[in-house]
Amino acid sequence: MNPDTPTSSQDAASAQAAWAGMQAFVTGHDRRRDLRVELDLGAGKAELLIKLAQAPMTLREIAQAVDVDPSAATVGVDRLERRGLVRRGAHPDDSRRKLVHLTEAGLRAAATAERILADPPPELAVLDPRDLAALTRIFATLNAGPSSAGAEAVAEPEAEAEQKPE
Amino acid sequence: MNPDTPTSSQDAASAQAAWAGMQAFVTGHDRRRDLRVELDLGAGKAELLIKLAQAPMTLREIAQAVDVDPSAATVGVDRLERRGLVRRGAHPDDSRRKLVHLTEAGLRAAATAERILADPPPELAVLDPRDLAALTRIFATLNAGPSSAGAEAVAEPEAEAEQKPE
DNA sequence: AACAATGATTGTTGCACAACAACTATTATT
DNA sequence: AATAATAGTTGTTGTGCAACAATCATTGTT
Repeated sequence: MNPDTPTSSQDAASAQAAWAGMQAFVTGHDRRRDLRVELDLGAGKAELLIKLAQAPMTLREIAQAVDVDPSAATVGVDRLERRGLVRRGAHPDDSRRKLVHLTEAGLRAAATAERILADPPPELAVLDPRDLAALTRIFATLNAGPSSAGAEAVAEPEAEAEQKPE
Repeated sequence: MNPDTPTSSQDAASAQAAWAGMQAFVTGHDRRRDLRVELDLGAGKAELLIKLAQAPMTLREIAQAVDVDPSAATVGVDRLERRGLVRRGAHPDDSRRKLVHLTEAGLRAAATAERILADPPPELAVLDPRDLAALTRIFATLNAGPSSAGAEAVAEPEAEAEQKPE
């Protein structure tokens, strides 16, 4: 065996250590409390608003995006509508479908959610610039893979303890 | 200005990119679904079992760890007890206090939860070993800081939608 | 035109979860 | 000994959330 090539068990141990480290770091800087405090929204709803800021979605698309029964999507959108954050509109091509748009308040809430989620922990700001560059490059590689769904965060389907993606 | 030293705005942008990348990666490999499917537990309860596997905790300690009212901790422990995962025992020094221990089933559940959470995404296993080593080193640094609560994941206080970290 | 499928909604049922107030038992303090 | 504080629990109130079945309106298929 090539002595310069680590064994697969060494790879596995390194992968596990790296995963544990990044999980602890990201989980340790969870932003759900901030989302709750500033927006009175859970992560799931906040991420949905961010998604809707990009383009309106149908109820089916929303149900699929957050992986719930369509009736749950209907009720969830009802709650956002009562908050004045979204509105339902007609679909241009198909009268069965509705399109969910953000309101002005919803756009502002989505921008706040993005700001909260995008704000890096202070530890990153004081990291050695070479390490920071390495992180950025490595995660760009990891997120570009086909098994990675894409750079944007996905809304959680659960209500935890477990209930809400809130 | 020292041309070898990036400006603080460059630092901020790099920190933000790094943060977005790692958040997307960790969030994109969320293990809550697996925890739900295999253990019928949310992340919060699963992490509590992992914590209890290390040492029993009082109700107050549990309430503080998950940042809820003591009555909510009581009810949460009730639910775990009904599942046969924990039991309450007497405190050796103070009869006001109860100690929550894991049962055999609870220990097995905690081990399963740890296995689920510790399993790295396949993308990490095929990463360049130097990148993997860099990630491990950088996160060890990030997690060692005083602002970092420690390497182990912290149970989330919400029940999201938001309800349960499940 | 008739029938099948789709999209959204309503109603039902069930469950999880939280804070607050009040309570009892126990320990700490005076 | 009397009082204050702590620990855990119970009851109450409120909210969020989900799946399922059934329904109606609309579009797609035959």
